[in-house]
Amino acid sequence: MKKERNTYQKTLIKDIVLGMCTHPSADAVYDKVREICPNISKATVYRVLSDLADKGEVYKVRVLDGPDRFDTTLHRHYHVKCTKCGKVVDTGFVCTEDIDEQAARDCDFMITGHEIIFEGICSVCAANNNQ
Amino acid sequence: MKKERNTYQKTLIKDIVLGMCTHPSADAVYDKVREICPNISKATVYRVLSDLADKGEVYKVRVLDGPDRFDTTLHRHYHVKCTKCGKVVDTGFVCTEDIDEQAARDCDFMITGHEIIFEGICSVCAANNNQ
DNA sequence: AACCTATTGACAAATAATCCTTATTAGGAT
DNA sequence: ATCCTAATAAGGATTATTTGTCAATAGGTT
Repeated sequence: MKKERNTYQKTLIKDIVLGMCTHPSADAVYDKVREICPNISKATVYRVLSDLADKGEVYKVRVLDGPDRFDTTLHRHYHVKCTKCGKVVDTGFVCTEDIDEQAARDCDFMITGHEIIFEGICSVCAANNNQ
Repeated sequence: MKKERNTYQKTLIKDIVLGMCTHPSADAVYDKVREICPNISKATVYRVLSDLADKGEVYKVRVLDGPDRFDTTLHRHYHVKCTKCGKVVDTGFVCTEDIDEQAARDCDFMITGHEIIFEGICSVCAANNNQ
């Protein structure tokens, strides 16, 4: 039986990702972590983030284009991604219908879930649309 | 003035992708094309598929994990992906509500669209679930 | 303090997609 | 039919993201 260890790196990565509210990518977390622990390995950051997601302490947000993001809001919600700058933010959209059940009709799958990703232009990019 | 040329490679790739009904990835199309034209470049396949998608002759299906797929069904519809084998098939799900409008509330984005990807287990993988 | 082994760091490799350079070629003009 | 040239293709290199390998390190238990 494996006994998990509390390492300096794990604690550091966890503290940092929970302190970021920008839906950072693993690479963004890596950059931030390196400010404190410069010789940490990128693989460690990916591994620890993945473990945190498996344990449900952070939520891995998969977006259509670009790297996965990490979210510290754990309740079910959906995201918009700016197609210009790549910024990801939460939406207030709540899915009222049981769309999984609807999708399962006429379809030879046992549907286990879904992801909805909205796309748009954020206000910053909309203001700079002349560039 | 740009004049598009009808090359052997373009015609071949287009014919092959339109003849596949399995939502192939660019790489799967590449493999199939190479059976006929063995020394075609992967870059050519990616470029031609991308051009076809831009022209609206095929539809690029972005899935959450793994490579983009290409679909020859052009009307708006959604997909399920098998989380075991990666197979992508169409669903009959129709989005009746204006979810873009709902998501735009309380959110500083101009929302331009969305993607919904269902996930599940296909019947083949369900039958082999002992492995 | 010694020991066991989970975890790390360093780097290689897998994956997906695109870019660059050079040679070739389609299609219009002569 | 031949020529011209911008468009295109081949082939390899490159980028970006993520995962795998393995010797070295360090948590935590005894």
